[in-house]
Amino acid sequence: MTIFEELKWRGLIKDITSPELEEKLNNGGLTFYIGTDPTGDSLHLGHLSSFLISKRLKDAGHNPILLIGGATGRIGDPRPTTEREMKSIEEVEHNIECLTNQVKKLFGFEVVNNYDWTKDINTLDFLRDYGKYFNINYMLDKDIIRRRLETGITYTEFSYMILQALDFLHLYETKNCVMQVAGSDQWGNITAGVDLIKRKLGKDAYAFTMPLVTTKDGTKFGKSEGNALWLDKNKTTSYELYQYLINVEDEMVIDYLKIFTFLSKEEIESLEEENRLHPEERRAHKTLARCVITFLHGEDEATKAEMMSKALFTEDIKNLSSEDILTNFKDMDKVVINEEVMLEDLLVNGSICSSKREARELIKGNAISLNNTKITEPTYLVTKANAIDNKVYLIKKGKKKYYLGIFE
RNA sequence: GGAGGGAUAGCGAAGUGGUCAAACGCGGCAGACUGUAAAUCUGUUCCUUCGGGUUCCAUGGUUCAAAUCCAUGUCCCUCCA
Repeated sequence: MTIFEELKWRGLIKDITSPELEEKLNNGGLTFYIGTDPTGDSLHLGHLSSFLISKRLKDAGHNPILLIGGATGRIGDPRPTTEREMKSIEEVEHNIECLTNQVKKLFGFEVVNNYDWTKDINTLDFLRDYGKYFNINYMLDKDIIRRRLETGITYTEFSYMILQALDFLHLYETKNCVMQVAGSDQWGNITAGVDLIKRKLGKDAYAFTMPLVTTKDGTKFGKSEGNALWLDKNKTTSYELYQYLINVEDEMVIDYLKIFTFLSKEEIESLEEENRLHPEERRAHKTLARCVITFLHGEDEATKAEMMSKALFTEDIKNLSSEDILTNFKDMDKVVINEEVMLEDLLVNGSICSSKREARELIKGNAISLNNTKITEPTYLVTKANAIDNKVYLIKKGKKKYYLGIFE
């Protein structure tokens, strides 16, 4: 299988700028870039797929550059719905530093910051050297801009695509970077860059996008309870990541294996077969979770997450000692208990529930258990004597969420 | 610059003086069923010391009573110039 065929098979190619790209990709030796704006202090699962593509391309003999948008992050890439809130300069700078370290560590790519070549362009130069290449009609025709015309868009965000085009041009000129890879939502910005290079230099540049990774109902993949799953294990523990991945819909798990792992076609097809015959075994899910966590945080973390999950969901917690719990589950959300409290208060104090009303509702609705025993009385007294080794409570909310209550 | 329309819970959207803590749909959470999956069904979705308290863009006002009426402001949309 050629690299192009492989990417295609994995479902990683949505649009390409020109058909010649296939041959160029298969020949190797291209310098290409992938960009991200410093909107957070860590990448999240939503970023991972396009970074893994870059890794795949690197392994196929291409040369990746990661661009961090120190400049574009100060402006804000237009979203389809509303204007972004501008980030403070301090926050942008902090995020750049974090992301740079993270990417170097995880992927080993060369990292550049577009602030470096953008900061000294003054307004007049910008308008003369770049603005003149952008017809307003062309810009208005971009899908993302068109979608914003109803709700409004500021000049600042409207200009974003020019900055991104300028990046591509700059990297083309200084690093012979001839290709850009990104998620499909970047198509407009990317083609703006390709067109700028064509008009200004008369040269051809290339790009392809990958489809947005979604869940079965079409929402963005990689969010749990509305929060992103971060690639920084201090922000999202391996256990949380494991739980997210092991709970992925059956219908999607094979797609995700293709996108998020380096397993071969044969290996994935065999998992697909297994998943079809014995879905309850969830071999595919377990493999997905193990591969992703191993790639991000190493094998030890993956094993730890597996063990925690196994202990909580398939074994009897009562057999565990407080030491077992404290060492194995140390990544779990903790609630410190100072003195005997009523269960409803404990849930509120520990931010397990947002209000007492909610706490009562859950307790009465059979949703709360302490050390695997359902408690249905909101005023149940949580005592030291009933804790495991007089120390620890394993608090379970719903079917999947666990918290550690620790007596101090 | 002119003329109209609009802003309601996470989102969409009803409500146009009291019966409104605010219909309905989506989303969220929980229960049942299961395989920690999906689908389905059920309950729930501002806070509470369960007396009540605080909500319908903001600030003032009218009224016994305001999401609902009036004034001003802010933001958005449509049309005209």
